[in-house]
Amino acid sequence: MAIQAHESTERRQPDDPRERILSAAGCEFAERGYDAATIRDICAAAAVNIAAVNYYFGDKRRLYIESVKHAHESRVRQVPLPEWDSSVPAERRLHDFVDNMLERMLGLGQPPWQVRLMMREVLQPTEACRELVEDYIRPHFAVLVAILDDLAGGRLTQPELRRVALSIIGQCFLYRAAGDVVGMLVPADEIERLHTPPRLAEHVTRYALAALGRAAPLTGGGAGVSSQDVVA
Amino acid sequence: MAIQAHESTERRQPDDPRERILSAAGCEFAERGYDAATIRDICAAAAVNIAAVNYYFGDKRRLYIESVKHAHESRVRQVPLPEWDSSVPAERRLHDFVDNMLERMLGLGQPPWQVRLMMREVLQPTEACRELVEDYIRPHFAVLVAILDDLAGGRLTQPELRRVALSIIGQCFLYRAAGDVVGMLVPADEIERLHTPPRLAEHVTRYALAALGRAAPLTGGGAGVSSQDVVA
DNA sequence: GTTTGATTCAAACAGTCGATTGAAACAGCT
DNA sequence: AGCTGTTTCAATCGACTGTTTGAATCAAAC
Repeated sequence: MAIQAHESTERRQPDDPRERILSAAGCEFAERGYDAATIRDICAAAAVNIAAVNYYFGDKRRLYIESVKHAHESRVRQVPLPEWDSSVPAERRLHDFVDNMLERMLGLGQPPWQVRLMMREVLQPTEACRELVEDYIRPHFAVLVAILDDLAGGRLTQPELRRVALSIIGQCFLYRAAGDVVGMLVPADEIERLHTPPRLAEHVTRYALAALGRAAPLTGGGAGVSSQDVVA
Repeated sequence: MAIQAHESTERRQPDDPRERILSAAGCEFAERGYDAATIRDICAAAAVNIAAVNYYFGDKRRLYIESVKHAHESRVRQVPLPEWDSSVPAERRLHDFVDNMLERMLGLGQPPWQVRLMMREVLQPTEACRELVEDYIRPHFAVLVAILDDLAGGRLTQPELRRVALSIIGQCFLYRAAGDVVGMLVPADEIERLHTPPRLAEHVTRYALAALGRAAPLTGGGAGVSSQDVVA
């Protein structure tokens, strides 16, 4: 099982100016969005002259598109799709998948800029989005759908599986996209104790397994919501 | 049961210049975000001179905060919290709540600017967010938690209920916040048939009821995922 | 050393933006 | 009508932005 090998540091400064600009731009766009990120800031961070953007990329828009492309391509390269030994039960696979997704979205302080930039693009799609979907998102989606198909024992149609998959993704996505609001809604001590990737993964997985009849309902008929049994 | 009385038109042009600016600003901010929305465009749309923003609001930032405040206050005024007769089963209440949330987020062409602006604020919180949460979001959240508490028969703790509520909200939220990407992932005919508010409400509700042991699992033990039985 | 294309640079450009200003116009009151 | 506060206006300001420009510098090849 290959999961989340090693996250590269936020932004190593490449030698090549073009790469340096891409990296700096990725960070700025991830942090501030397209409109608020400025060429001057990007060039300062990349230690290049402002004309370099025109020279290497043509214009700001092109630079943005290339940054998004660079982000998902490097993610695909560095972080392969999760794979499991054939003996690993589907329950476990689902848990791992969800855990991995939550770690990526919420993990350790702050996700790398590539992930943050992709999230922005998902929320406000540009022409860069289609390729991001095909190159990065769809393969992950297919893995999740396959796991759910196993869990459902072939009893759900593809459309049904896709909707269940989207339900799972939606649950994880909320904490990332609206995390500040969640933080205002829920008591702080509860955020600290229960809103960590592992704990949320537990909940999201258990919710799914219960809904699919692969675990007892959340309300009982077993050890309760916090039980580790289903994934042990 | 009071649900979604009548949605006001997108933007009636008020008489009072201050109201006209607020309304125009709300639309612009909702459509383009804070950075890309300009005072000049707002003033043109409101048929006022550009100095009016300084006169009535002080600066752009203040105008934004007031727009968000105006949005949630008018929503609270116009669209009261859902209420049900005490004889209405919790299953039905949950379905209605989810349906209502999805209609608001995805409904008929395009939600009113107030909803769109609030969504933006949720995704990129400013100092306006806390009041939005307290005035608008929290009351709705409390309704949902209460419904879930009924469904769970008092067997889940408050933290557990809140997590289930967030799971439901996350599912609805995804279609709004990342609808374009969902549209790229899922076949077009499936989007058309199954990704309407009523159909999605059905799915989200059924998923929750199954997870809570208040309906058969999605995989069977009854009529299947598309059944209307649980809400009939 | 010369040539050629690539790369980098400082300065400049044109446009846009939020904010300001002093005056004009308006509205209400005496 | 005069006074006073409110509202609106056109012009302007200063800062910022993406983009361009012509020249200087660099690097590789001969």
